[in-house]
Amino acid sequence: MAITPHPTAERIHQVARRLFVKRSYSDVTMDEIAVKAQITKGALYHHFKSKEALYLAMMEADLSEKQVLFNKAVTTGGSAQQRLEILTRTFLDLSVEKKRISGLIRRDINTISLKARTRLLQMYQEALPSQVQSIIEEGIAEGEIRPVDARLLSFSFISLVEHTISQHGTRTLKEDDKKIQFVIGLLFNGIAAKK
Amino acid sequence: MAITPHPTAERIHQVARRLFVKRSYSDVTMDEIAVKAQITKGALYHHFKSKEALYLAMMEADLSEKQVLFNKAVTTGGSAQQRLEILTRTFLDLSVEKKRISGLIRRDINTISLKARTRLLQMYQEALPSQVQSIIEEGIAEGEIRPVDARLLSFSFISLVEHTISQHGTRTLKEDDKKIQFVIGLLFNGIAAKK
DNA sequence: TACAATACCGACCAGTCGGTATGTTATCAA
DNA sequence: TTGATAACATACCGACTGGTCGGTATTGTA
Repeated sequence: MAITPHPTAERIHQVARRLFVKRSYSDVTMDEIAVKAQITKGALYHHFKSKEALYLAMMEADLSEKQVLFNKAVTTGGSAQQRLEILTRTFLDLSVEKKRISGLIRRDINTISLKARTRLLQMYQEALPSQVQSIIEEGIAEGEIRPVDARLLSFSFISLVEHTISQHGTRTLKEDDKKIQFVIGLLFNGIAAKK
Repeated sequence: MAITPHPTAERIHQVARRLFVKRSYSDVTMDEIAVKAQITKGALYHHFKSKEALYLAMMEADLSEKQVLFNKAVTTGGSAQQRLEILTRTFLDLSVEKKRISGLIRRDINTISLKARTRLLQMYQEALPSQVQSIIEEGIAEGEIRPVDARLLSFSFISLVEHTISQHGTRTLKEDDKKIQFVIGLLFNGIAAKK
């Protein structure tokens, strides 16, 4: 399933991703996915047994991909700050859709079934927050970062980064370098004027 | 409309708010709103000409209330940091629902019509971001805050605060005081260890 | 009391959506 | 060549949803 799942299933994933990023789970219809993927509903339901199964498969494919990708940044040497910069850059280098997809979880989490929800949150946790968290924890251990709740901070940092890719963020900070600078600068030094 | 709009309309607002906070715009049905508000669909449509009109009215009532509320914090004297603390506390003192409601805008913004969207964003802007922004700008002018993009930062700060009221945030920081300390500390001083 | 406006009821409608039943065609091993 | 299976297509179903409409109850007022 992970390696060359199926050309059609792959295309369905792409289409679904594009649509789910733009509109909420309930607002995206299976008919539209089928049409945009240039297949019929029968074919669509041949590959995925339900709408939720499709949503989940798409998300899981994306998250496991991200986990691998981000893990490279985490296991690189260097200071915590340097590694967070690399991680952020890796994230910002993704396509617009792939950048936005992770944010969907918060949006749609109440729509899907409890089982799917638990599973999805766990995958998300492993793909993003826990990787940021481990960098922060090591930074604290090294004395680079002052003792804070690493878990909470990792979520805060992620929501900060996710915000810079929003309309408002992109309008102000056009280049990725500026975004990284803004987000890392805020995280490490805050905004207080130096005395 | 602002003062005692109508007992029934008021009750509808309450019910709608509770439901819209939990589930997305499309997932909340007019039938359910009617049942929960203990009226019929006919009565519901007597008070609001459409689902979108109801959503909009509810949001606008909430945002204009918030604008007034937060404005008090802004016009208080004191340093930028003190005023941001007060503003944050004012926000955290709200009921769970009222705290969450502002975040809905980002979630549902693509669901509603363009006209409603523009209007809603403008009201949100005036109620929250622009008030934070003006505090930051004055802080910069006073030399308390180093020169940054006040607009972008205000959005970042809001998403930070909104994050502390999420499940993850509340699990770690139980008391509001801790939340304020976390969020303001991060904003002003960052996480870097003091040299 | 008369009359009109407001508030409310509940049956109904047209359209939509996830999902299914039932086919038809392509693929490929034996 | 055959026949089983995967990969699609088509037609359809039933539950649900936003919205409508004719009518009734209640309230304000002249």
